[in-house]
Amino acid sequence: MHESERHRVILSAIQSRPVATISDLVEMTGASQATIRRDVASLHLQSKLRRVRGGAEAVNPPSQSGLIGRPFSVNESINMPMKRAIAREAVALCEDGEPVIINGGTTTFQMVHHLVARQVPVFTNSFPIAEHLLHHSKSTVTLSGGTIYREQNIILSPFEDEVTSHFYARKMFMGAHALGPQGPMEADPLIVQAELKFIEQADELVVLADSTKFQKRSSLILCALEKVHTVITDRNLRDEDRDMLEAAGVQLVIADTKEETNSKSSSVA
Amino acid sequence: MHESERHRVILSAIQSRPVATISDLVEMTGASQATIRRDVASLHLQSKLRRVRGGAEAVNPPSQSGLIGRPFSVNESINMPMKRAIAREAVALCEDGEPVIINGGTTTFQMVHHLVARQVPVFTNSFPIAEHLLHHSKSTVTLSGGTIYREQNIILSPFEDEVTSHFYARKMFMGAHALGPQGPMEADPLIVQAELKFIEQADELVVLADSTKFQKRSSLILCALEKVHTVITDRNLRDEDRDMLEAAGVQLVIADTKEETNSKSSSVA
DNA sequence: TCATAATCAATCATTTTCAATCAAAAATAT
DNA sequence: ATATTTTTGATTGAAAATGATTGATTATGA
Repeated sequence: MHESERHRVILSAIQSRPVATISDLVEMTGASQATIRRDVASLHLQSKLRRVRGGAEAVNPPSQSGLIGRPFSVNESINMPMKRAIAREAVALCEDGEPVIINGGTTTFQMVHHLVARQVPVFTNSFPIAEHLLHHSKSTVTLSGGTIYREQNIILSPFEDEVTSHFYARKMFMGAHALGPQGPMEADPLIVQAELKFIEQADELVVLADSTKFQKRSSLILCALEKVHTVITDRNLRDEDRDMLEAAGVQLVIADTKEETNSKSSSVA
Repeated sequence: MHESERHRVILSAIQSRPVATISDLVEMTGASQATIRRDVASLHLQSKLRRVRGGAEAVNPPSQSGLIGRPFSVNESINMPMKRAIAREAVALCEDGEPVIINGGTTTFQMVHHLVARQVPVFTNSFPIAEHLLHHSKSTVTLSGGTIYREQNIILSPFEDEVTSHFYARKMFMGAHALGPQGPMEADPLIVQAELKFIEQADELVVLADSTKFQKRSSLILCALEKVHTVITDRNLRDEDRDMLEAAGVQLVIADTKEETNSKSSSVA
């Protein structure tokens, strides 16, 4: 990866998180620590970012750009490393040039950090995802039409959307509020409406769900568990939940928070 | 392969990837490294691309110019006060709570500054307008679906958009590249396609065009001048152009660059 | 406080990229 | 057809970037 490209990735990374560590950036760019340090120092001199111990942060105070754009509240920051690891595995499933559908959500948003280093056409109903990719990548971004719901940060329309129905992708990525034997579940009817529109447009449904989602339950079942092609979760997955996925013939990918070896995915079905 | 042909290949290559290395271009063109370096240096001097270590990238790399959100190049900045004044008059035509359609463009973008203080539901195909309103206002924002065209900063789709066709507004605001007796004209077919989709969804077509637009001409006529309900321009409007608008039964609003009183509009027809 | 771990800065060897030069090839003009 | 100009390709040494290593500095926890 070349210098200008790394700089793009770095500037992208610090947009949506408090600080990006050197290790994070090393992982995203594939460059060495020394190079990343030089890059950060260089960008610091250009006032493109602020250099702090441990990594880099955005130069503008976080209170600036308001609530939208850096979506969702700060209490999520505990699960963030986990979500990021899961998102990393999700992007690892993408192939350059092959379009994907990404449903809006806190976990799927984390995919953008790894997508900026790639060339993957994205179709999404998430305004923050589109915004980030538009600013920090060169990928083609396609949006579904409709009204922007500020709280959920997604674009929704009561009408059939010809743009959506003409878009095809091999893979669709979505989060889930809960994941049980009945399938992925959501708490918000708006989210369900958005996801149902997308599911038909892709061959493989990939669900990003950290292990805590297996304990939760919600009132709205999105679809049968068998419809899910792949689930990406973390090491804390209980054996019984693993069995449940296996019984439903769901591919399983375990994301590791720390390691960066590429072969830590294990298929179960 | 000849020089001009190589240049085309090079310029094309940097559109579809973050950065094209010298080796990439050597492989594509079959020319030698030295030649490619000369080509890149030449194109760099013409500002057709940006030369970076290792290769070349597009002049407007996503993170660099930040052109998205602050749309369009700087040469427009001379007319900015004028455009702002015209945009102010446009927003003055809006009524709180009554939805409007705003087509993307440099002039219409200026409307956002006055819209943030209002409560006007907005339907637009402009990503920057949606972005700004989402961040700085509480208004409802609805987007048309489609792919985001970075250069024009608009969202476009080849398909009929149910979201668009279900949206109604009393007023639609649009810019124009030129304005003559034949009607508003555009230079970019993409803009025409976008505007035609919107025109049918509103009762009154409001065109924002500073007085210089009356001298220009373009190849693509958008619609008949009689279809235009209102034109907002500036004090430098020539009498003959005023007569032309009057003959077509177009309402005329003159924006003043300095004043801020709300009642300096004069209807002519 | 001390010990341990993490982060940083500096150095050096290696690799990659650049620029300058010159000869060959192609195009153009005489 | 010959000469002249322009363009191209290869070679070379210089410059820059990178990655690994080392030791110093700073943070963290016992």
